[in-house]
Formats: sequence, C-alpha cells, structure tokens
Amino acid sequence: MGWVDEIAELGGLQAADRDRLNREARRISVPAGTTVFGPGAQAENLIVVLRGAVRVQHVSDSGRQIVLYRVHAGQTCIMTTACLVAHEAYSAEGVTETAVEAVMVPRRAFDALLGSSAAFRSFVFDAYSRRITDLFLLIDDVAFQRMDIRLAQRLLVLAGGAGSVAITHQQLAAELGTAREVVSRLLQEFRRRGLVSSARGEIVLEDAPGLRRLSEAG
Amino acid sequence: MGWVDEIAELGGLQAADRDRLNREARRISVPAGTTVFGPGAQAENLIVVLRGAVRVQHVSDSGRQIVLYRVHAGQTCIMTTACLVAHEAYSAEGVTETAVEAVMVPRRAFDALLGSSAAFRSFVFDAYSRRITDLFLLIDDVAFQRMDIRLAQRLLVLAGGAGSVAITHQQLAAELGTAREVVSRLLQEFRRRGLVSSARGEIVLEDAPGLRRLSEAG
DNA sequence: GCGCGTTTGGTGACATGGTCACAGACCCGG
DNA sequence: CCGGGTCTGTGACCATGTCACCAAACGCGC
Repeated sequence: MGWVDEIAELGGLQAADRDRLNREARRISVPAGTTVFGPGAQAENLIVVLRGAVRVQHVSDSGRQIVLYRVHAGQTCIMTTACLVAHEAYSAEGVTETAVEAVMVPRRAFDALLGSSAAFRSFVFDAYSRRITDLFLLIDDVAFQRMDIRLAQRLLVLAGGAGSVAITHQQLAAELGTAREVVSRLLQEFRRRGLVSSARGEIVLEDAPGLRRLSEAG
Repeated sequence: MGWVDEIAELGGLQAADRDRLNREARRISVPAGTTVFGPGAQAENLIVVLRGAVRVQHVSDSGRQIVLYRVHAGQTCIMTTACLVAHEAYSAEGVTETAVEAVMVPRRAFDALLGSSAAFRSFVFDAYSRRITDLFLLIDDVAFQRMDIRLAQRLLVLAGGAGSVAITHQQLAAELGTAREVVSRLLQEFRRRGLVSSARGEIVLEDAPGLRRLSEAG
C-alpha cells in the first residue's frame, strides 16, 4: 500500500497515523473530465490528490464561470470540504482535468488525526493557507487588474513551458471570469502585436518574453 | 477572569482548555481606528474578538482598496494569521471599526489546544468555513455583479436597520473596490429615483424596500 | 464673523470591459 | 457533398474605470 506512505511523506506523518489512514481511508481513481463534487453534494471526506489535478470553479447564476484554484498532487480540497460541511450554502464545483488518483479520509479519521498528529495539523493548515492566499490574489486580480494582463498571465501558466495552449476562447473566458467576446478581442490585439498566433482551439505563443513583459506591466 | 468563559462559551471548551487559556493568553483592548495588523506584520497569535469589530481589507498597488470581510465578536482573524505565518507573501490589513477587546492566543497554546480539544478544533474550522464562504461570495460579487446592486446591498448592510449611514463616497468606494466617481454617479441615480437622499458624509435611505428590491434584482 | 486650506462631491471626456445580435469559418457524421 | 453544431469575428451599445478639473461644504485659526 504505497499511497499511505505517499501521503505520509507529503504530510510528514508518524507511524501510528499511517496505520490509522491504512485502516480508514479509501483510495479512488477517476478519469479526466469528471465532476467530483458540485452544488449540493455533501462532502463527508477529506480528499487528498495523489496524481493529477482538480479544477475548482464557480458558476454564477447568469451562467458565467470563473476558476477559483486548482488542486494538484499533494494538495487537498479541504476548503471546499469544510465549507460544504459547515454551511453548504455555496456552490462550487470540482472537475478533474486529468486522470486523478486520490484518497478520501472520512470525517472521523480526519478529526482524530488532527488531534493526534501535529504534522497532520501542519499539513492541513498549510493547505488552508495556500488556498486563502490563492483566493486573496484572485480577488485582487478580478477587482483591480486589467484583463489583457490577466489573459497574458493565464496563457503563460497554461502553456507551462510549452509553446502553445490547446484551449478555446470560451474556456479561456471561463478561466478568467469574463466573456468570450472579450477574450476574442484581446487575442486579436495580441495577434496584431505578434505575441501569439492562433488556430481553432489553439493559441501559439509566438513571443513568450513579450507576453511576460506585458503580464508584469500591471 | 470572565473572558476565558466568554471564549469557552463561544467555542464550547472544556475546563482543562480554559485553564490553559487562562495561563497563556493575553487580553488586549484597542480603540477604534487602530491598524491591528498590516503588510509585513508577523502574526504569532490567534486573535479572538470579544467586543467590537475589525475590518479586514486589501490595498492594491494602485492605491485602490476593497473590504474582504469583517471580524465580529466571537470570531477570529485566523485566516490572516495562518496566511501570514505560513507564507507572509500577501498584504491585507486589519483596522478596528469600533473599540475592540480581544484575546491573543500564542501559537504554542493554539497548537496544543487544537490537539487536545475537539470543541476548539470545531471552533477553528467553523471560523475558516465562514471566511471562505465570505471570500467565495465576494469573488462572485466582484466578478459578476452589477455595481448598482452591490452598492444597494452594501448600503442596507451598513445601515443595519437604521435609516441612514454616515459614510463618504470615497469610503463606500473602498468598501466595494471601485472608484469614488462611480459611487457618486450611482448615488445620484439612486437619488433621482427617490431611493436615497444625501448630505455631506451621510446617506439617508428614503426607500429601504425599494433598495432591497434593487439589491435582489441581480 | 472671516479667510483659507482641506475634504467632499459633481461633471465631462475618454478608455476598457460586458452584453447582445448576428455572420462566417471550421469540423464531423451521414 | 450536405447539414448541424461548434468556434471565432464583428459592430453597436451599455456599464464601469480613469483622468482632469471645479465647486460647495467644512474645520480652524484669527
């Protein structure tokens, strides 16, 4: 059972805690594109991602979307979990972006671990910390940052070293919480300036340094 | 020492936990308008508010502000605390809106309590939960909601049953993360529609039901 | 009460972003 | 090749943010 060791390594857990996890947690495996939680779904487990990534996004009443953050390997959906358990008023949804392997830790085991393991506490609070930081930065972006700068940043992140991003304008709009038309217009301006070129469903970064300069301008 | 009992009641703590708090926590008392934490300030304490309210806001590079949330009696600044301790990258500041009485729980005692008291854990995670919900709603508002609706909502909240709010346009803009001119224009429209009237530094809600209808329209 | 600097609020012109309606380009199955 | 669905482009218009500037109200010292 390698996954307990994986978690243990990620969280720096002790032997007794590993035993508990081995007994009480379940490993799950889901394909890409699955909605793992959504509005109204009661989350009774702490979920720790071992492989892959989960995109957590919000869908507004009017149908527009915005990506709140992504949960990568070694991180948890703890915020949404706690949020849903305690209040259940808010609707965010999580969608797997790749095939995902994860472990689900039941609420009882979660609580017991919090009591018994300082390392686990640290793991959990670090996770909160990171998410809160993400959300603060997102609020700042949405409230005060120009859309062209946000688009440039997002393209660079999504490319992640590669020279292009396979994504539609609509999906980019959902990433940033704006409208497709806005993305189309901005990309056209980028194209005019030689920063990108594009085909249907794909953006090619022709001038990554230029995009980087733009993304740091604000 | 009544305050330990107050906290204990708020958090449902046991006798042993109360003793620990009595020994290790300190009570503080600050006047209105004090900046209790800010960019760069290292927070080595959990702060629990007993009386009054703290406004937590962010100041962007360009000088614009937005109010993230408020910490009322019985609640904690735990998010900012954890955030600053773990990453210290982000700059939010807390300002007392009224005279505030609070207790500061050192990190060591905080951690020990988390281990020993399920009630304390529940208190802490509820606090996180509430803040996260607040932030999600804020993101939704900022990204998708019309400004006139947000302004109407905020006026109603700030009035809190009273018939008027003592606040300047600039302060309202800082609440909502927008510019003063926008607030002025919207208030003029509200005035034209008979929803409010205003004097220097004061907004009178002439038609609270009308404002409420507007605030629910989005 | 008077003069004066500061704060607060009002206004017009313009840039950016969001909404709506619609058209053309592309893709894929039949 | 045809037809329907998806993706992208475009123009008009409204909402919001930015900038420059002014005027009214206030606080304060005299």
